[in-house]
Amino acid sequence: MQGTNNERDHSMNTTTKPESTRERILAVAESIILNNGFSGTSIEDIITQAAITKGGFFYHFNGKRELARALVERYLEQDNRIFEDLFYQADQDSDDPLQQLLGFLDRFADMVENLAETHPGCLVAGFTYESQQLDEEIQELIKQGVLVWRKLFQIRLQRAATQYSLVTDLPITAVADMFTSCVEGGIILSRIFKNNESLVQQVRLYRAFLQLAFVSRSSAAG
Amino acid sequence: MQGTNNERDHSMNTTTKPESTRERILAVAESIILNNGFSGTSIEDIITQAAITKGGFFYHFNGKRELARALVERYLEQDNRIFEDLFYQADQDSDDPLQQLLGFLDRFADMVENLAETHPGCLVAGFTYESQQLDEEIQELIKQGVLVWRKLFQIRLQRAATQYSLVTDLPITAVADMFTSCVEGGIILSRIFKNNESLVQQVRLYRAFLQLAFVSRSSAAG
DNA sequence: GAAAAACTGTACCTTGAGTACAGTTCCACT
DNA sequence: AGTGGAACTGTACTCAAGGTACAGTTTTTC
Repeated sequence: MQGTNNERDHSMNTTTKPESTRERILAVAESIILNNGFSGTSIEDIITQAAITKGGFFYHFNGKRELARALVERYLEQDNRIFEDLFYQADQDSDDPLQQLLGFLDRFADMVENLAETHPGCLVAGFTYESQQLDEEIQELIKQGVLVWRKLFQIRLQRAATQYSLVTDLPITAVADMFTSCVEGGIILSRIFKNNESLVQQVRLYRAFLQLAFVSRSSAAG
Repeated sequence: MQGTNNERDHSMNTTTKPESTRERILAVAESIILNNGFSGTSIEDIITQAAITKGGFFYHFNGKRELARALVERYLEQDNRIFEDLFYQADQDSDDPLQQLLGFLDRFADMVENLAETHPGCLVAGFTYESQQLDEEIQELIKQGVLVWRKLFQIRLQRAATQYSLVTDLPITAVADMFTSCVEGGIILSRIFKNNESLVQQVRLYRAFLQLAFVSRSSAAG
């Protein structure tokens, strides 16, 4: 499973506070790239905002390609950490698998609603619209990342389907992907309208859909 | 309303076949930009594929900015034409406003399903992830474009709501936006998985949601 | 206190994006 | 049957950015 990298160390250690520069570069780069696109972001932009020199940048990354790869990895790890955390919280509230899903979505929507600024955007979506600029390896990373999100939901949807009837002919993987879809779509709307409301609403609409689509076995009708 | 520019002429005439070069530039540019991003697409790329010289390009567009603006306008016009056409077709089948909506979604999903290649992507979404590279005017164009899509659905959802009960507390504008959201999200998934299935499924899931959310007035329960 | 890591600073090369404009061809109109 | 304008071509210039190279400096670690 992704998202658990505590025991692993890619040339880093958590005893002191290493990587602060590398991490700062990544954070700054992600922020700029989400607003300007990958090609629209120059290394110059990044090192200026990260308060580092070009030499320093190339000490950490062997060029823009490697930066992109590191950004995707970091993004997916952070994302999975958030999802696992929210699911962990939701699991405390109820033993019902459907309620756990709904609880997760409630927390996720609340989290977005309480953001001080507009949601920064999703690196995966941004890179998808510049896929030709990135190498195969990164596209594969992104694909695997989205499949992890699918699996995260698929497992829980299947669990819910043991207790409730799912009234749709569409595959459960599509229902799982609908979370990603609503979030990506909601982010785009939120960025266009410059507030988080749209994203929050789309997540809550997905929640509403699940609530409607899962009916108790007794009242199930094909 | 958008999409009707037949009577107007920005220095062009439909008697001969003018603008073929301009149109070719726009078509080629859109195609490249959807894969490489706006910043990732050079004028050189465009003129090479459009079989024109740099001078020829600058004869038609006063630079990359103006190209971007023309692309968004063209994209929104094309899109609205398709939507209006599909809604017109769906309106022939039924007088029930909900069935008309569902019919539209069926046709839209079928249309995507029958595409020979993966859906090319949405310019609006692509530009949203490079918004800082574009001027305010284009961002406003995009916003207005999305609002047109919203209105297109909002009107029909409200019409349906007169005959059925809509079982959600969320605003009808959000339910209208959910179409855009599902399509944008679906496109991203389809691009990542390199097939149209995901987009088709997301549109059909939106259809399923509407079908579940609109219940006949007799069986309505707060 | 020596060595390795984590940088800074500078200088340079190359590509290509974007701009500008002068010149050329094509065609419509009279 | 030639003039005027639209639709280009060709060329040339500028400047930013990506990337390279490397020598020197500071900071950390053993």
